[in-house]
Amino acid sequence: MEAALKAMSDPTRREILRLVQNEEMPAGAIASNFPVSRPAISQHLAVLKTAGLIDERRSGVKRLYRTRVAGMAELKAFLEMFWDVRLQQLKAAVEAENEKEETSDDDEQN
Amino acid sequence: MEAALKAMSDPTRREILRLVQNEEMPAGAIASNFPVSRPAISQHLAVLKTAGLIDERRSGVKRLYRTRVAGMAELKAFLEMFWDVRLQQLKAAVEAENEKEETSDDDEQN
DNA sequence: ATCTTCCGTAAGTTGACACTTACGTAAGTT
DNA sequence: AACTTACGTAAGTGTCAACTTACGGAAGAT
Repeated sequence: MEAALKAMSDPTRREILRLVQNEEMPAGAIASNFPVSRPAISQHLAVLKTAGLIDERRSGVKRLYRTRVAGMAELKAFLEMFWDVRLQQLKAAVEAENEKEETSDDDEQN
Repeated sequence: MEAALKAMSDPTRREILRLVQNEEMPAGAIASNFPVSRPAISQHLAVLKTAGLIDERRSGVKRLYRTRVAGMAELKAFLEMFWDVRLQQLKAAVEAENEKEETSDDDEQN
């Protein structure tokens, strides 16, 4: 997850993700969309793959890449949780208040 | 936006964001939650502030920090747009198909 | 078997970044 | 005015990450 967020923080990798979001693309075709060298893109692809954000499939001499939907979903879920922490903490604060006020209560179900 | 994503990619800064999400906290109190030095946290706070993810308010000798809701909302919106690109591109592809097939059509309303 | 295509990996360089220890400064205290 | 508190900023260091060129290796074509 850490890896996924770091991968997303690079603009080139974000652009790669958008490129391969709908269709499988060979590494060379991906690289041709960028001003940097082909090996540089190859390294970016490795980072994205390690982060679980893309899938790699070999077809003959080519290697086809495509966004890994599950990985994106996991990242999205993580961020949703992150945004929601505010609500969770508010809830926890309220519960703490209740415990302080009603000290005689002995129900411990959350 | 670029800055916000990069800021979020650091675990210490994410933890800071969670700390100040509900309540204003002075820099020192924030720093006391981490194993690194106080200046290090101060620098993280500067990064977060530049990224528009936190607000700073001076109260006497203290500086109070708190998550900037608008900044988080912008980041969230950006990511929502990012996830949705797939749908947008599919739509664009379909429209391109239509244009190729029905070349005699002259309605240009989207 | 050789050649070409398509691509990853190795090695080295440069710049960014997280961290440290000084130091500076502004606001309250005595 | 001197002192303390609560910080940010400067300067220096080590590490990591993005990039380059050079090389290697596997799959298909001749």
